Amino acid sequence: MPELPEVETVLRTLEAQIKGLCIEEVVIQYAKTVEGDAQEFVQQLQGQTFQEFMRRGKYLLFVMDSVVLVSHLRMEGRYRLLSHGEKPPRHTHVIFALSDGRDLCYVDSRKFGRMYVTGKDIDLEHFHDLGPEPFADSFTASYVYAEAKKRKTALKTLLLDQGFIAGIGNIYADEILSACGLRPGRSCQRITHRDAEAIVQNTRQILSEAIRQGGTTIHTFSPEEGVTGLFQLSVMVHGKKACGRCGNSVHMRRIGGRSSYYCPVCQK
DNA sequence: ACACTGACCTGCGAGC
DNA sequence: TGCTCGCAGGTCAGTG
Repeated sequence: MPELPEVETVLRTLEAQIKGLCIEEVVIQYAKTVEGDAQEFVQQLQGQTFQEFMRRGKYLLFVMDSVVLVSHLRMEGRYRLLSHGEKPPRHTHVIFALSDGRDLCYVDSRKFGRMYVTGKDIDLEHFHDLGPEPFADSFTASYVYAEAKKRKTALKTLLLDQGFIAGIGNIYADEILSACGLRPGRSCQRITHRDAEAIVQNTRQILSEAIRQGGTTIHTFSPEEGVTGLFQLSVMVHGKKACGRCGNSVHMRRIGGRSSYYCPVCQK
């Protein structure tokens, strides 16, 4: 379940590994992974060099010479770099043969991830109608308060809305609300200025700590790539039986179609 | 216009 | 042991 910290970790890992390398060949093994025309995708990428590595929300953006390769990992997507002659792992859907002889494989057991090629003139601000980045200046308490007051949904649903804030997924939404002492099912309408301030501060604190620790999910990265995802040790409520703060039992209920974990003692 | 639901997929674990 | 079933969740299209 790659969320912002996992995507950021993937990006930094890949940047250190493949920046400046050229794509010599592209092989698509599962057509639906690539949006649009497969032939065109291949033609646009062959001969292009990885120049810059960017992220917007949960989207990876690989800036090449004359195009941008956009990739979304959805739930299980990951990249693996194979040394020359190594066999691609199971569920490999796209292979990029690189100029140093290695293969960059896109691996996705659930086939949910998507990628496409676009021009370099992309508008990052309005990219996929995403809201502000959590670390952007525009993500303020007054923004959170005003957006919450517009809606009739639960706070959890607000945090998961990529148009409100980009990059938060199910795990971090639960963790942020736990840190704020707010129940995921609490109505957006009941938000206070103090709550909004807590959401901004805890969102930034939790995401930056997760990035520092290399993300949460172990599935996304394999140990041989040197990235293990230590943030899973810092999880307080999501998927837990006992609250990491007070030790009382964690409750689970579905909010907006997603499993939501919270501590009824710590969260009001 | 907003809010909710189901589809997309496969692996895994629970229960029989 | 081996089967079925439900769940996992990011995004978007479709529905109310």
